Amino acid sequence: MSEKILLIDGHSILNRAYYGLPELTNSEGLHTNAIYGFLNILFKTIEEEKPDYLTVAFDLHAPTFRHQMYEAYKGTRKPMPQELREQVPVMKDVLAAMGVCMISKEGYEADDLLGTLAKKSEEKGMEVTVLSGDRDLLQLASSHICIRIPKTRFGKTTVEDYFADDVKEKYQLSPQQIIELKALMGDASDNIPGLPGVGEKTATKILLEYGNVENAYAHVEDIKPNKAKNAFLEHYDLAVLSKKLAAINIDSPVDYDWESARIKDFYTQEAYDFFKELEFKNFLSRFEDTGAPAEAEKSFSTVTELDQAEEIIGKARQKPELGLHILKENGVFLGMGLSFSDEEKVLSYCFLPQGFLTEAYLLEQAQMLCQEAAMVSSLDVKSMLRHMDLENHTKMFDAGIAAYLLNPLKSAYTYDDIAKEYLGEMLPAKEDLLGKLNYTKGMKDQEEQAALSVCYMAYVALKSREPLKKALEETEMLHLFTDIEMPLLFTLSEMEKEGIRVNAQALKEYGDQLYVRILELEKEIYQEAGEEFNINSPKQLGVILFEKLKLPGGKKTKTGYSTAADVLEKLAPDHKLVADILEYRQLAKLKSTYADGLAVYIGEDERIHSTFNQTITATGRISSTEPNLQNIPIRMELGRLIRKVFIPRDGYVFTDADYSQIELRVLAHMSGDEKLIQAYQEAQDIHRMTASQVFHVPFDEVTDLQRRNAKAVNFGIVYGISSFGLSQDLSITRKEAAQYIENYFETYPKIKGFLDGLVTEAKEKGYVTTMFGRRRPVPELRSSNFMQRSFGERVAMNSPIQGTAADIIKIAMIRVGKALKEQNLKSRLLLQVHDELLVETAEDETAQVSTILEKEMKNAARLAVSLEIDMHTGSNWYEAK
DNA sequence: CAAGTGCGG
DNA sequence: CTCCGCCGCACTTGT
Repeated sequence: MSEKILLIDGHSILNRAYYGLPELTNSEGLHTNAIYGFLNILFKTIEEEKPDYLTVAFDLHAPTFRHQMYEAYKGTRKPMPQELREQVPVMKDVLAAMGVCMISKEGYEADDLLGTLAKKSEEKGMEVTVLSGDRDLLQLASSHICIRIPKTRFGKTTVEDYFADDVKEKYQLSPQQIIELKALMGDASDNIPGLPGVGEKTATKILLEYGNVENAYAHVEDIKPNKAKNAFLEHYDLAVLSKKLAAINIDSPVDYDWESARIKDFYTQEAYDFFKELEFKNFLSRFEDTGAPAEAEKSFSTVTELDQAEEIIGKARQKPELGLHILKENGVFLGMGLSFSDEEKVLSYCFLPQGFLTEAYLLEQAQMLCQEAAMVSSLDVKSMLRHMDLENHTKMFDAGIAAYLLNPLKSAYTYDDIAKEYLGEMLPAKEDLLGKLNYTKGMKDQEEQAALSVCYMAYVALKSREPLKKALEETEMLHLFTDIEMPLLFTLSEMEKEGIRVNAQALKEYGDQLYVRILELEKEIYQEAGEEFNINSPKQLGVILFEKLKLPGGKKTKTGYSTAADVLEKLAPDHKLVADILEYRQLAKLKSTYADGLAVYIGEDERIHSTFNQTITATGRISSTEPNLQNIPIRMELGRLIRKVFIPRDGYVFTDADYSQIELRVLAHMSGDEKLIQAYQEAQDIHRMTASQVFHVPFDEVTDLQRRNAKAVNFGIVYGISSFGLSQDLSITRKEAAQYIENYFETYPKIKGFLDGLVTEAKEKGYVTTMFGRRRPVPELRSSNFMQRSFGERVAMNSPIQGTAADIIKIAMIRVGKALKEQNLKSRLLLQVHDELLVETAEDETAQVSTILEKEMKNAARLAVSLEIDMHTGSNWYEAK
């Protein structure tokens, strides 16, 4: 059997992969989608073809012989987007690390090198496969040379194979005639001219009749479509030139040694390191023994018998350090993972609640282990605390939070991700083990796999602690982790367990009242519109408003008309229908999300227990889910009324304290701008003060409009201002907005320098930091896309401010929680809403609670300006604001 | 599952 | 000139 060679058109395949795959970056922000796609196609082709030799050809930047023939020739020198260009050198490095033979030659394109090698290999009796995204290469096809063209459609890659016969079948032309075809019809991407008015159809017809360009010209008078005939007469020289440009040089002067192209083992240590850096998880699993760091022997077992469990837990009690995971899904306990080191081995167990091995027993043992061990690591300590009471904060290590601090942009911190990143181990993810099954179903149908997954969680928690801690030290975030995030976790856990009392009866009545009005509005709307339709469907609504009734508004979204409130508000004064729709929307929102939405979360204890997530946001804020209690209405009175259903337990009141403009105060401090600092020291009303200074009017003569504008500018500055955004906000021209901003920066001269400095820092380091060292990477700043880059700039300006404010209130929460306990108060922290804390306060403790809130919130950080709070008490959340 | 919309800071 | 201000979560429709 003859030997096989695989030849690859490097740039062409990279291009295909780049445009065929969604954007992909590693944690450093390096784009990797083209490299990923290239390797995917490479591996797939090699598996299918099993070639003996492999060579990848690349173009060089230097002009080629074609440029000398024809000035306007573009060839492959099309401009490449930055996101693709940065991947080319990395791709070459990766291939070099894999020991892949690469070739390029000044003055020649990759096509020419491929053509030359293809023909020479064919002469040596080899079977040749040429992989390219470019159909030009079809001219090389023969009975031994196959051109493979990968096509990406709907995310799936299919490959078309062309031997000479296939070319003929598809194009009715011989491979040779593909050159003629291109000469006649031209090629816009290479800037090869071709004949005007001659497309693929006509060109093919002419070639079928006359064979080639020269012969066609010899019979030019017979050429059928008159347009083509004239084009021939006028531009024959062009067609001849194009033919020369289109023809691949199959006799390029290359030094090539087939032996150096023989395929060796790709999976070298070097390649492994590259794949790891690029975070190509799928490919890493191709490395078997090579490269992977030596791993301690590990054993995983499932435990279902009580005596067995007692023995293992007894052994675990002797160990200084444990990995632990408690698996609950939908409130049902499914198992417990436990991991520890034992004589050079790592033992991991999954305990399943069966027979005598009960949930109660296992949770009790878990609590005991946590109290006794010197160190317990878990991927999610807070979820574990739901089932036990623990005091000592210092010996717990939350690997999920550590991983979050190290890269807050990830959407999840799963055991396989952490293992890959911090242990260099490729573990099967939950999805690999259970597919789409959840753990509840997995434990039923795939118990072994599900149990293994639980073992891995405990295992990774145990083993990743050291590397995570080291990474936190290196990034100077250990303090943030140890002194803020870890203690906060306990505070948040207590808040979740505490929950907040809700008057279900009142909530139901509120919803019923809304519904009465909703039905009224619905009727009126149908009448005004002249037909019934689904008001909740933006699509149907758009048709009614902008097509049937022909209201001005036009298109805005990619799918059709925008019916968003800011659009409808402009129409509402003139059209009762639109005004009614806006009211309907408002009520429907309140009913579905709040009245009905909250009701389902009220527990047996009359309380709602939200979940506070600590590892979600890019900036360091916490988020609240199931339900979200951080977006309860307040701005509109009707919505605000909902707060009356949030009530304290009997004998208690609510104390609510919120920071006054914490972000602007953080800005004043971080920028060090004396004028802004001074403004805060002098004035109670910072927006009026800003207006006075920006618009050069005395403080007492500031108009309401001026104050409102100044307020918008203050907000804008914090958000990473742009004249466009501000102009939208204030309904003014961009020019005016730009003027406001300029005035602002003149008034507070250090602000601009500070914000610019943040962007510069982000560009240099790749991330920005808060006052407490929290990091946020800003990979968008490397993008060649203007919008992406601008986004990166705004993020660089906003994140340190929002993040520092988040750090401060976290500190306050920890201290408030601690003070309540130390003073043996019954009062408890219930909610945090970004700059606000809500405390359920025993009636006889109101004075102490106020003192604690005031003291701990104001002193949470020492800034150049004071931190001020507004505080209220009330018998429900409405009255406490 | 994405898109549109709207609630909060 | 680019035409977006930042950070979230939940509900509804429609493919």
